[in-house]
Amino acid sequence: MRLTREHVLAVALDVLDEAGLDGLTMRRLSAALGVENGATYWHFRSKQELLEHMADALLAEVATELPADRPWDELVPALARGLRRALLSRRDGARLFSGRFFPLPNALAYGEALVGLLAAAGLDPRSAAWASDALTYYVVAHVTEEQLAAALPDGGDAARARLEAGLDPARHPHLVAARADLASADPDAHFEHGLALVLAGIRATAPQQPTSRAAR
Amino acid sequence: MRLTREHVLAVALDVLDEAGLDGLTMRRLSAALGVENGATYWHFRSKQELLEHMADALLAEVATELPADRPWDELVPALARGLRRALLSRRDGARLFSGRFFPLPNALAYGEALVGLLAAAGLDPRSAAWASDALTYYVVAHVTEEQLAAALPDGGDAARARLEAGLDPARHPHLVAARADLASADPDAHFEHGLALVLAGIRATAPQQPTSRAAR
DNA sequence: CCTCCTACTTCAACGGCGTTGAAGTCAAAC
DNA sequence: GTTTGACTTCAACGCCGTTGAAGTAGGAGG
Repeated sequence: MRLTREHVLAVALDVLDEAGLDGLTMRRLSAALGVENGATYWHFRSKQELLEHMADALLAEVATELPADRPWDELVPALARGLRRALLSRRDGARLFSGRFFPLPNALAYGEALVGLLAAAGLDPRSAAWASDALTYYVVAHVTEEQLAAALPDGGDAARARLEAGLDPARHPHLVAARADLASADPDAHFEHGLALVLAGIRATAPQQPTSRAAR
Repeated sequence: MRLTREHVLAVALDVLDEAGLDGLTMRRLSAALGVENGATYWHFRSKQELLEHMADALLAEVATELPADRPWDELVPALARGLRRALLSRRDGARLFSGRFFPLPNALAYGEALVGLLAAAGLDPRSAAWASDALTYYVVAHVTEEQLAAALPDGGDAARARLEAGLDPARHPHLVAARADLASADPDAHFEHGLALVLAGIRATAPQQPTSRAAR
């Protein structure tokens, strides 16, 4: 059976789950497809292009699963949570995004939805675009860290021990006081805390308008 | 002359500037050191370890150059700007950090300073740690994007054209309206906007306390 | 002065990587 | 039936991170 671009993409995402981003090589992907190495290159000009389309595939439903007719400060966090869910859906999903620029359909739909919501909140185009950036940065960076922690060997014991060894109570009193929350055991709460923080920041820079009840 | 760990580190940072993170290979570093490939491995067990120490080296003076006796909501943005400056000081400096965990001295000093300032602002240890994360995420992600844009071929013309081609005024009205600010020509203003946003968010989650004049 | 030991370096190799291009195959279109 | 273009194979290029055995040199101890 001949390959399809879609089939290659789907198998690539499965290989990502099995092998992680570092283990995803063109040869391994080709092997999973039951095909010689070169064949994959007929469907994707380069690994870079493949990765971009994989990233976009992750975003497939993020922008479309939003309820309607709710205030922006309910929909914006819903969109952020949807993005987090999408990134978490595959191993190393967040790292697929960092430092990558791909104006592909789903990524554009996500951006459009977010900037649109912020515009509806009364932000001018520039503020909406930049607030959208800040929020997206936060989500991607948080999930990157989250998945990094999840991928550590030993369940992270070695990394935790290394941190403890580096901490000096005399020089790092505050880090020591907060060390239980640095390597957080509750990623959901951690995420929500930062999300609320960024939202409060957006609210503070939005025009005064009588915000919905969700505002504090 | 024999190599020193410090000398290897210094030359590695120079190679980073010349070749970028992707072009920084152990062989190229060894060549720049005037030494065979294996010698470098005597000083750093692995490339991973080298990269961690390079990242920490970038942070050398971030936490120490803070003025004293100023309100937290002046010092926190100063620290964030210092981090940005440090990351910008070397090509791909921000990418050196993404998805890397290294409890080395300068990184710890930075974290301690930031969490300490937030604790002084009245945040409990958990909130301080998590707010610190959110702020650091923002700075690193922003500079990552900033350096990504700076490294594009054509000065980014091709990428801009690709974005324009992907944008459909009918489906992406808000992105089209904001497209001049998406690929921002003024990274400083862009950074400051997001920084103010995150700060406002921190202020909103901090206890009421009579904030300093800098608070709006 | 000589020996020895440790710190440091060389050298050669391993297996794997992304990418390329020429040559082959095979199904649909004419 | 032949042609054509989509698709695949195959072999190779020049890189990469890492390893380990063998060499060298320079200072410490005799």
